[in-house]
Amino acid sequence: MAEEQNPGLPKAYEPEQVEARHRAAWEESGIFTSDPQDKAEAYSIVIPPPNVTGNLHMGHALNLTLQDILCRHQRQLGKQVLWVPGEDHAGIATQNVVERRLKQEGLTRRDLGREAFVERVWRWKEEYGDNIRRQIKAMGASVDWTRERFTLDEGLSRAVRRVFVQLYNEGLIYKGLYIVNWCCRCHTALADDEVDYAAQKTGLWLVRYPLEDDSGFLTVATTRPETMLGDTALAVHPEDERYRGLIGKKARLPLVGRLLPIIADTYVDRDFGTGALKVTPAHDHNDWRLGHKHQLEFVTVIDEDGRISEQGGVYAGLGLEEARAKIVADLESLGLLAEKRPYENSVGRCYRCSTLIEPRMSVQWFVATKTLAAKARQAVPERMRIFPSSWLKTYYNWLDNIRDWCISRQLWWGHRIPAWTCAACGGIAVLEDAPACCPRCGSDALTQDEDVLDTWFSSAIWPFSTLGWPEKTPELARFYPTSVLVTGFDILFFWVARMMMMGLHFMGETPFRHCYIHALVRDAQGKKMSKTEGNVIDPLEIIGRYGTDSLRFTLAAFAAMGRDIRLSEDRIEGYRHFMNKIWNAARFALIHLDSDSAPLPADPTRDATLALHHRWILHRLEDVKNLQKGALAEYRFNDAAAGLYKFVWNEFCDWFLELVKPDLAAPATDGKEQEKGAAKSVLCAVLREILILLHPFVPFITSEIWDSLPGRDREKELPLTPFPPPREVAAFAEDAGNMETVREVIGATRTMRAELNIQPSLRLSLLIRPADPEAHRLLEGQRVVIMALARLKNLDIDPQADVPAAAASGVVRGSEIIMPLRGVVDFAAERARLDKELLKLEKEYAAVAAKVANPAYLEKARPEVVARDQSRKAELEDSRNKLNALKAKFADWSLS
RNA sequence: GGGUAGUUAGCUCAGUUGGUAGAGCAUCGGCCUUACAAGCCGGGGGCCACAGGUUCAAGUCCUGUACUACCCACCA
Repeated sequence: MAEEQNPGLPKAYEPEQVEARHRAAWEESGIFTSDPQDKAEAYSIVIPPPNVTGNLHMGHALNLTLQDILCRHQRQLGKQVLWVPGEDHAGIATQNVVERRLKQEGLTRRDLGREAFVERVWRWKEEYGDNIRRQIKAMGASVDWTRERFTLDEGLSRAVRRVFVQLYNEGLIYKGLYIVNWCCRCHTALADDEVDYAAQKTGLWLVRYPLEDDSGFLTVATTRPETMLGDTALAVHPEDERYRGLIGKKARLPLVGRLLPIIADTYVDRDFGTGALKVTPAHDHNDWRLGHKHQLEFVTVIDEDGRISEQGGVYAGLGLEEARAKIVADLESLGLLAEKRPYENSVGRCYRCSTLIEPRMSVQWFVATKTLAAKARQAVPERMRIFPSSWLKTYYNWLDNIRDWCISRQLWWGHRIPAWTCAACGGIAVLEDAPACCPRCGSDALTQDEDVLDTWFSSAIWPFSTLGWPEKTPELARFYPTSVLVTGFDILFFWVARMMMMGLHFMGETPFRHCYIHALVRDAQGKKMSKTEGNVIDPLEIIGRYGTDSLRFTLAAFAAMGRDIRLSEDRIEGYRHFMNKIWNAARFALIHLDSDSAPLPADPTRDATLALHHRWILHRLEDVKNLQKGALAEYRFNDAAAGLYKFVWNEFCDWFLELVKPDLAAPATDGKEQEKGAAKSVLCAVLREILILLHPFVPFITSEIWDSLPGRDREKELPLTPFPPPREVAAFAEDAGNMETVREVIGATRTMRAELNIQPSLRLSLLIRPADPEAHRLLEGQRVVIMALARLKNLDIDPQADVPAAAASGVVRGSEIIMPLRGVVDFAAERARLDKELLKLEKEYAAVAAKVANPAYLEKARPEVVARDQSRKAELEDSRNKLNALKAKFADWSLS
């Protein structure tokens, strides 16, 4: 009968077509296009731009889901929301992809030349850049595509040049010599994070350096004997007794003959090797620092191809391995090699070609970070709050120890540094636009710097450049600072701290009010997902199998602050079941909802036709609404998700839908008419609000159901429907408690049946001896409900009724539940059940009784706690006594 | 070496001012009860890592220990 009225929703939720349909609808309607002229409070997020070469991974999926939940929720709260999408040009990664393709054609980027190569990368970007865009759409992200940006687009490139020039003019960008991680194959400096370190068995050589006065040797330990050609000092610890006399003296560098000062520095570890070390400032990061500190010479002995340079005398031109072998052999023949020990240390390799990294000095561009970092530090937490706050320390720590930022990269794909050198006068011109001639001498012999900027340079200005800076756009005025940045902790340093520095410097305000740092998505074993591990769970594959909403809800439910997410497919499957549950609950509701049912009055407490279970669900609904608002305001996504899950499944579906069935099934006659109408009104109102609450988490399925609601209840598309206003239901609090009692009574009978193996299809009689007149009234009023849900044929509620001996029994809040089972009851089973029940009661009673008997407790505990425990004790005592009496009666009978 | 987090049911994880431990999956028993078997009903399963301390009361606060994970630095 009901099936015939089915409005046509299929029996199981099928995400595929549903998602496609709503994605298309959202795109066409432009409902996520933001309006800067709108007067409503602004809420804005700029997307952490994914790499154009990238493929959506679980990290993105989580990142996008959380941002989308926030944006959709804020839209419901009436804010004018702007979510800016975009992509990052990702210098090295992208250049690499294209270089690999060239290689297949037997070409290198040098064969093409700079211009043609960059052109080629652009072509590639146009062709494949849409990939990531499609994937962002697949996640259901409600971004404003009309404001999409790319870090290398014209506007952002202009912003980058403006920033560079201004910082240069302010003296905050400078050009200088620096020791960098140099890849001898790629011929570029690599950032620290672009170097992969791995342990490798090298060796530790102990080399004797003859003292200048021929009074002996100073023996040092080194893992890299070949760099000794560039030594310019030896160092010992200032408090090392063994070497105290040598400090300030000189030693001769074997094979080269240069005199080296012996310096003292606490950096030296007395316990390592011989406690003395050689200092090669041009080829080691630490020695570089020592070199500056002690004003040593810098001698470069390794060239950019990784060979010994001219400075290396007879070793010039040798590869590093050959050089090492020859130098070791020469030392040995001179008797200057004291020892060679086996040793393992970590060596750096280029993250893309695995070539050994050579620390080398080269000319690079830098941002002086000291003053910028101080401001970025000071703005937190007053002007920018970090969630969870446990990251505060890390943030401070990094800014306190910051070094100048090397921003030049020897690549071709990226923002070319806007600096021109004049061949005629040697001057450097740093300008936003290419000058026609040298501003100093007028010569036209200008050449632009070959380097491009670190990708993070453009990322650092992303929050304001995307809003139109340096133009004074309405977007910039309206949406900066942005409301929140949502990102993973892995780029707290590279990105968040740098955005803070740039935002404060150029806009005078932090780039965002909040920074929410979410977890890393790991595999079920807790390992980081990586292609080489082969443990990657592909979001698109998951979406194909379980639907986007299932994935989104899973991620949100897992997103507890400060904890990594171990994603397992079981879990996603579990939440797919939830989607199906929502779907079917809606199907059920829609069968019964029609446009002629009356809407729920604005103040339901004035509606006398509402039954207990109606008032109960409305009361609970308000709880959930409050929970959701509170949780999302504090980025407790998992709390909001768990609250919704429990409410929808365990209360709305498991209880409320079952409770309204009798209402709805009632024939449309006289007295019953009203109840049926009330049930429909409540059902519709609750379903409608559930859809709104769920929508930020699971936008597709909720939109689909929404479109099937009676028209009156959906004046707007779901994404634009406001968060339901609060309903005044404080008066229903008592009803909610009473409903609990009814649920417990029903639960007790179900347990009895199940444990005594009574067929569910068997309709039973039940006797209830209520605890007091109040309970009597309550249960009598819920007669229909109890009979339906406990599957009864008779229900006798009578405090004076005799207890039949052949019965199963239990006690709920003082009311005795008796199930007469003549001829059906299993003595042993019932006796065991009663004993188990009594044991439980006894245990709890003992605990509470002991507590309440403690004078210290009575004196010091909060009065409401004491009162609660005392009434609990009384209740347990009462239950225990009644159950004992019932058991005695049962035992009498069964023995006879 | 410095720092951060974690240790709760077989597994993966919640647990917001301290007040008698929760979910999903798995498991066991019973059900096609007309929205849903991707379901319904019921059950079992936890010295909340260990040792101290504060408190009337500790999964929750403090100290220490062990193990695990991650971050930063370093590895001559």
